[in-house]
Amino acid sequence: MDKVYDPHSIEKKWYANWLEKGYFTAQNDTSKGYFSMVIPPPNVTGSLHMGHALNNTLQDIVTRYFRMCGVNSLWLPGTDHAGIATQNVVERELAKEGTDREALGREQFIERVWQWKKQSGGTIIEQLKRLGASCDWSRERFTMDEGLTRAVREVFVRLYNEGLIYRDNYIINWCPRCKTALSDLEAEHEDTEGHLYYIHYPLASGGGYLTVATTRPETMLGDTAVAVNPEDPRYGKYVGQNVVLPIVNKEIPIVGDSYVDVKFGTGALKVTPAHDLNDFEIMKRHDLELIKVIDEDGNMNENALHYRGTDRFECRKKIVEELDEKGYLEKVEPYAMGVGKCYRCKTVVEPYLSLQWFLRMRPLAEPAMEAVRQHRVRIIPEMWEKVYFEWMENIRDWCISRQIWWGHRIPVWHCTKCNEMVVSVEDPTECPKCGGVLRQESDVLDTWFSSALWPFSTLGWPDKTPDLEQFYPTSLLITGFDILFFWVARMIMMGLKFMGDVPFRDVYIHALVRDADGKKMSKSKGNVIDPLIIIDEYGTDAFRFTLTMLAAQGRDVLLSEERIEGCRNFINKIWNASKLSLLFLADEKPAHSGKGSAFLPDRWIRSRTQRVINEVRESITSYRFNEAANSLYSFVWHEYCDWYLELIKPNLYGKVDRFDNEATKGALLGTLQDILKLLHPITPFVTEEIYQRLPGNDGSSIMMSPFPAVNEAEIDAEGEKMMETIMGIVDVIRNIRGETGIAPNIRIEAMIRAYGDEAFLKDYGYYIMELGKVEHLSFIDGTSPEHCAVGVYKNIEVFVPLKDLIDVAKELGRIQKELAKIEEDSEKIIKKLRNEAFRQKAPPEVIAKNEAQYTELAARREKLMVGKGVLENLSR
RNA sequence: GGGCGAUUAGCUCAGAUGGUUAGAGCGCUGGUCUCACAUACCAGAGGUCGUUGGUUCGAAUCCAAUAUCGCCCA
Repeated sequence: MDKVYDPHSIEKKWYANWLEKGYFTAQNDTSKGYFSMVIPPPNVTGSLHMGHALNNTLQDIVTRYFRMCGVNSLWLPGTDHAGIATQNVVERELAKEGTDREALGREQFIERVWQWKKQSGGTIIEQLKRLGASCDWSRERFTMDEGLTRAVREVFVRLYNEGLIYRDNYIINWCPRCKTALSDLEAEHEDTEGHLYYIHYPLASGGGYLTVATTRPETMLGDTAVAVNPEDPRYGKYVGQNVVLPIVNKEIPIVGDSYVDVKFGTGALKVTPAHDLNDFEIMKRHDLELIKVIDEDGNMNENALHYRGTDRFECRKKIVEELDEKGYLEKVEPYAMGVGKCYRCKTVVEPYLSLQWFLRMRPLAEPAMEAVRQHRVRIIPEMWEKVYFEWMENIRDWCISRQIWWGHRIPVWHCTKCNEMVVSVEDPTECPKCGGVLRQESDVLDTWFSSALWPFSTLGWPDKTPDLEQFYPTSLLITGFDILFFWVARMIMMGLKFMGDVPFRDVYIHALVRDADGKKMSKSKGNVIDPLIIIDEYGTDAFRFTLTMLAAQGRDVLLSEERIEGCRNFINKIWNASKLSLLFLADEKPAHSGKGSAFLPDRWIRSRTQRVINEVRESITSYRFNEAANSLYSFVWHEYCDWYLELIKPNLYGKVDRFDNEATKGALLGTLQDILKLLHPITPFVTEEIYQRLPGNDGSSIMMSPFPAVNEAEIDAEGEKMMETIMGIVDVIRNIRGETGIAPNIRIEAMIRAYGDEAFLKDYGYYIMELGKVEHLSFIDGTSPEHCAVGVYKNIEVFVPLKDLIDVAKELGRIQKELAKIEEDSEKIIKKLRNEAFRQKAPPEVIAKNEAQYTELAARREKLMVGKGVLENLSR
């Protein structure tokens, strides 16, 4: 084995092997129970970023865990067609070729996108494989698959027939660059420094004016009223009169509407029904006129007089100038406002009146909230439940139509002759009413519409497939909080609606990956760390381990190369510890299983292993991934390597032959095997490589081996306690050595006064000598030896003769420091014990514990004081 | 404007249902190339757990207020 673990060839080799053996494929076997999970489908246009890496690492850990537990496990992968994003990518390609989609035409353009998908759409899938993802690739799906398309149509038609989908003229968020409607969620609000413009609208009756305040003066060209609150003493009297709209020179009415906030601006609101949602509502209440002044490109239209063709923001500037020149502008104030931007291209969205398709959400949201309330869907961490309810309670109808080409075309046809509308799963051939030619709706559906069906459409719905039968509801969904509303909530609604059951039992929400300074990674900030570069540099296992270790619930993952380096070192530690273990095992399977070995370190490590098995199982099943990683890290490094391997060296190198080496080898192999298996879900590659080298392995894979289960018979509290005593004594010796500056290569002398524990300590004296670098070890009782440094573990004293090795002053300093610490600690405890109320009300076991602690501290203090006294006499 | 979360060692964070003498990694200091590993080993320094009140025999942990930061929704 190499001196340093080299991940690259190993990763490639094992992933190919696993694929070839079909280990990732779930069985259609209902006898073993099941675990199932669908991947949050990445965009086909995407490439792997840190968010994906974290998300899929966690999913892979859970999948590998359940698979090893013998559960029939399905992790279903796939990609999302990502309407707007994908269309943008292909359009950019066309632009390079000097053409555009209009020139190609719809059919050809779609063809072109498919072509692109075929060539470049697999990138992210390949990257997931490099991450080690054990997805069932035989079941990979794409949201534009034939099957999924059928599911989309089926859902649309059923919702339409139930009256939940409707078509209406309404103010929606319009992206003038993408030239499509967006849902409320897709318009991201961003605080922007804007201005509040105060404009005079002269009263038609002459003599005075009303001042309106607006952030968007360019829309005044489309004003059809001014609204005031009828309760407002300043303006109530004007209701029913008219004002003259500046520039346009048209009379518009003053209406009274309680929506108007008396305290905002001047209390008089200009009403532009075609370009503001609230104004639109006011229009409906007062039966006002409606005038559009901005077109779909974000330019002023033919109703905008001399501003026709001007960009909306350019127009804002110019119109303010004109108002100013003509004396209508009262003042301009700086004003912070939330501006909606397109989540795809960051263009400022325009509230825009247009004919769109909507899905009524209230009836779907109610059962979806109930499901979470009853914990038929558990959201973890629980905090996210609140966020979920908050949104669901205020849910609004969902605008589902998009004016783009790439996506699921709405299954609605209009007769060109009689205007009949046909809504159908299958393409109709002619108008059922008049036999006329039909033309399909040109809009496509919001990409999230098909994503909402993902947990059942991928399993074959609307057909009753064996997969659907067996794997729905899925067991778990792991995703980021950023798509809780976009995706998770909608899946719950659709799952309940069409499957009559929740889409998943648990949702684990993880946080965002940020850079080392806690900043969101973004291309524009230039702080993006590319996961593939990290994998190249440090290996997949190191990377996965880092993410897992940092993935504490409800907390962002702050990733730094330093951190990854630390985990790379850990992987290397595993590698080297295994190398040594394998060296000891010498290619032979031990004749003894190691169970019940008489050698104390064996008893100890087996017992400790059981506890770690328990911790790891608990942590993974409760989604506390960082805890699993942490207990493994410290167990492997600080118990298995630092102590156990060191302790068995004398035996297996042949320096001691009092113990049954076969039993020790058995314990060694058993523990190594357990460690590898426990680690495998997190670090699949290095563990497989080593597992394959274990003596007796006939080529079976670790990923199909049974996950360790706690063996109660190996839990050995007494053995652990005895080992702790040995380790405690070694620590004391090392502390004396380290603090008083004894060189590591110098062997010292030590005496132990053990008060009844001599028997087993004598048995293991050799090991204390090895680890403490002790030349002569003796056990004493009676009076304390002179000329000694002294240390105490519990009630056991350790004496190290000073000779000329140790500076008395240094040793005194060391004791003094320890005494101070004891003093501080016992003070706290004695305060408790002296408290009458504590003695009366605290549980007896707590009191007993405190008393025991105090006794121990007092004994240590006493012993150190004696040692100190002896030294002080000496130095006098 | 409404809601949610965070505040623990120089840095990044652990600390389920209150009982610890508050932990880890990195960094730092001192010492070691010791036959698995210098991507290592040994030892050490470093925290009145944001602030102020309260509940309790007992609070980093529960409650209230406050400050700072972050996120979501309008």
